[in-house]
Amino acid sequence: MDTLKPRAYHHGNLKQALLDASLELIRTSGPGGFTLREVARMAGVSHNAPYRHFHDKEELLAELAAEGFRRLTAAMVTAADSVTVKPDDPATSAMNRFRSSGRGYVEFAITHPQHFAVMFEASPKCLGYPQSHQEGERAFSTLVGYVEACQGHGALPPGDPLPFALLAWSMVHGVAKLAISGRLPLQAPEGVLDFADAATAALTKGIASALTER
Amino acid sequence: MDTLKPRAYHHGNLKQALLDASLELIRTSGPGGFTLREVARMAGVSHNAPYRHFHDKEELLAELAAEGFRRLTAAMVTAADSVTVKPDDPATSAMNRFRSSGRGYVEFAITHPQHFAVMFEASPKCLGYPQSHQEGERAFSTLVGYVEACQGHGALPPGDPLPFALLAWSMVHGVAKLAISGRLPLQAPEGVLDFADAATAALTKGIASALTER
DNA sequence: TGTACATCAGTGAACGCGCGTTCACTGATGTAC
DNA sequence: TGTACATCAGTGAACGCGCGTTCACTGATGTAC
Repeated sequence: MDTLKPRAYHHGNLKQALLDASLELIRTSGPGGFTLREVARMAGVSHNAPYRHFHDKEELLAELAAEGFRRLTAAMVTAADSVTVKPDDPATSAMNRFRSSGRGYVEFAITHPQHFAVMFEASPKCLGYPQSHQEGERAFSTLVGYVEACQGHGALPPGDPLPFALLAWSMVHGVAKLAISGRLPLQAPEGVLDFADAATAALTKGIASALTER
Repeated sequence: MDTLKPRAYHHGNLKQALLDASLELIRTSGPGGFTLREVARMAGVSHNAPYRHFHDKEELLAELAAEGFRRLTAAMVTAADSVTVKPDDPATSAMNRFRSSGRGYVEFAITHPQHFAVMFEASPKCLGYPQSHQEGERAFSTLVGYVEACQGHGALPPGDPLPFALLAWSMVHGVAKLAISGRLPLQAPEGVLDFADAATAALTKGIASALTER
């Protein structure tokens, strides 16, 4: 049995094991409770084995954040792709995909609050690490893409998609943050996801209203 | 000259001085960098003088959070009251007050990010302290009040005001959080406040749309 | 196929540090008489 | 007005602790010949 073998001297996949253990630690102790030594302990290695894989504590957190943004993007895309497209109504389809990506954002946040915390609460130094910054940009571009699709089909007003994307991001980010901190009197996850749907629906109606107003 | 007198043995107002110093410390070092000893140092007292005024570190943070919610409520009320009321259009007036309170929320957050951080990021234990929890509830009730005023004048659909208030809170909270973390490509504070106005305008249009839809 | 050796990935001791909290204390203040 | 004394609000030493990081090291691995 593999599991009874004394752990090989060379771990084989220590880097990912450390990242996984970090997430687990942050889940139980919060981002402030994260320490390199405890992570090493959880992974069953000596307290400075991590230095073989990360230059220092900050770099581990930055890689964790980058991984988080990658998964966030995937969650948004998956949610958007789950929408049943109506070939005869591309405008509604595009809008539903846009809204659903917001639901995916919130779903990722409330099912992986520890990852979300690293991405948005960890020390601002993380912004300086290219890998995490870049993955963050990629996540945002994905959102902008859904906005542009809506605009292309006349579901949202034409022009710069950036303000619309920022509004949508703020909306779902607020829902996610409040839900994670337990301040929404809703049952997670169903209640929160329904609420997220209501939020994106209300906001998109609001920003689309310029289309019908005059 | 008072300032040259050797500091009196009895400080006189050490409690508030410690709270002020804590804010300053959190502003420069983040909530994670907050330590009781450093706060005492900044206030010019020995490292355990704070124990005369707070049972422990958590209690100081909880009092800080309570003070923050008190100021947040005041900021929302002030912003709402700054709206010029049109006596012949109570519905629009109520709606403008509602929206303006959201602007006040964001303004407080971006001008006092350190306070905002304590209120929403500090260890969840703070939720257990009655004073901070209660002040948080009071802030939310204020928001609910503005929603009810809108409903009373037919500016928002009738019914339970809670969902509307939660949507509005999520919206401005998201704007505030993203702005504070420097992720909105906008110039603070003017750009952010304009954006906050756009956000509340879009959201309220969206939730009011049920009024005209059928 | 066997072996010498470079390289890799871990270990364990030690460093200096600052933390939260407790303890016994002391100087300042205010009040009863 | 003066004084004894309780109380309040600080001080300074000490505790045990865990942290991040560095150092010299050693066991495991893989490759050239």
